[in-house]
Amino acid sequence: MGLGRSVPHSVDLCRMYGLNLFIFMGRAAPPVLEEFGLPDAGAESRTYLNHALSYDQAKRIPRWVVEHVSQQKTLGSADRQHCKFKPDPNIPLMFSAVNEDYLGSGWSRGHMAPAGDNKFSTQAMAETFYLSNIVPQNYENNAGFWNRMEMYCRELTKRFEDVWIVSGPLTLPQTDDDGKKRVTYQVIGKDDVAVPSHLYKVILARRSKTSAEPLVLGAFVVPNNPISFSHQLPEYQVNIEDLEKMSGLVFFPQVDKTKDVKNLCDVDTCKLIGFKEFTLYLTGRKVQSARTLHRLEKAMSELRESGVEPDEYLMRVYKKKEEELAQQEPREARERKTG
DNA sequence: CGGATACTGCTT
DNA sequence: AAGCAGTATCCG
Repeated sequence: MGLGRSVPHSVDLCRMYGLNLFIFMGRAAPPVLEEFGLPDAGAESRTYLNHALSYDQAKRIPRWVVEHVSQQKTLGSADRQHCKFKPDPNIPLMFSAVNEDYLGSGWSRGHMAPAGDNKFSTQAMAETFYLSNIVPQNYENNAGFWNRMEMYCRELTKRFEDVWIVSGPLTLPQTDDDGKKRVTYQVIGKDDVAVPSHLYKVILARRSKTSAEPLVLGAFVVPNNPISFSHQLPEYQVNIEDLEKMSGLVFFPQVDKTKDVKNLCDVDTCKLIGFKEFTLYLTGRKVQSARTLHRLEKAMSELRESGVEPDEYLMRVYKKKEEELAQQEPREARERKTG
């Protein structure tokens, strides 16, 4: 009787008032609002061997990149010299940055999930070179302060079995001369890749799987500029809530940050390696990679000019490399003559 | 460790 | 001639 006529009638009412309820013959059907689909910003998150990220298709940079680091993962023979920056094959090319956007732009390609956290796996390291994991970063910041922050995170794995790190870019408001606040940022390349004003890192550390000790958390916001050795890491620490307001993200949502957590810089050092240590480390890397006696001696003379005294370890690798090259270079000279 | 650039040799 | 991959060299 009435049912047969009343159902189409209520459907008409739903349409008339734009209601999102559409029930017919007991089955849900798509409302007309979504008849042609909702706008699609791409995958909410993407997962790789040792990191996951959310990609901003408008800015051509990630919103956030999360990784898990343990001491084991930082050990191994994966080598960044055999890696190449390239567009992420999983992201449509029309929304992807390409190398040409960065080259000659005045900005370096800065990893969010670092290559050095993935020494355990050639594939995991190679995936960190996808441009979905890269933002335009100041050269000196990348090679200096940010690099030392990444070293500190790896050092944390000596004292904490598990470390989770979220890294990403920020485009923060600045107050202009007229007193008004604006968000402005440079864009580079034909794809208009956004240059962030700041970078953030959120570090969550767990002593061990069985430990009753609370989790340890620290959040840091660093300007995308050169930062000298006179600045210390705690200068850049922020409340996690403040960073969440800046970024629009909730970090580690399963953690009750008001109760279950201690401040990283209270529990651990939050101390980056200093100028002497850093210079010794870089010299050690250069000595080990030297291919000629000339480069070897140059690395050592640069160290001397910096005023840093070589330590025992550096002298040992230097002597070893010197013997190796002294053995090899005369032989090559002979081969050039006879060949 | 973090990066860039130049050169070679091969293919299209 | 232009483009690509791999190698070599360089800097902080």
